[in-house]
Amino acid sequence: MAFWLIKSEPLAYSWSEMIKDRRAPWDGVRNYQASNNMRSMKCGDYAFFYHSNKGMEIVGIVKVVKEYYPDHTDTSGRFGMVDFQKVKSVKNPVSLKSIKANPALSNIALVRQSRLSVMPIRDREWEIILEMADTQL
DNA sequence: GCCAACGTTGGC
DNA sequence: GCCAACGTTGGC
Repeated sequence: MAFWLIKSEPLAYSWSEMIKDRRAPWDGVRNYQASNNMRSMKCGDYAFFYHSNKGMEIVGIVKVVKEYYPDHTDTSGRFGMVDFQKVKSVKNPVSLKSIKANPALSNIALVRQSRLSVMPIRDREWEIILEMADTQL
């Protein structure tokens, strides 16, 4: 099983909307690296749900429930998407600030590649962040 | 609101 | 195939 992190601007699609919808297709990604990361996702993989711009913190956990398929909102046919299902809110949201302050997380893509919206998370990083979030899967 | 980082586009 | 111009993301 693999772990990921997905970003969403709360003004565009917030965690509270994700909770309400329970399940959401992750359309609208128009970046090859992000799209390729989604292509690698398997059903059952987990992802942190991160609020970019406003909030700048990990607020929840989702899991992949449908693997990569074409993004119908992309008329060029180049990009795909997966479907996520809400798993749970984290007990303590983990801020970008606290992630940056943790030396064990200094290689995380969230820090190194700030514009990437879908990224892999290493097993160890996943565990550390879960601990910071005071949350268990 | 600014700007750094980075991706894309299009002229040559 | 290079690179200037331009657009977008997202932290600050």
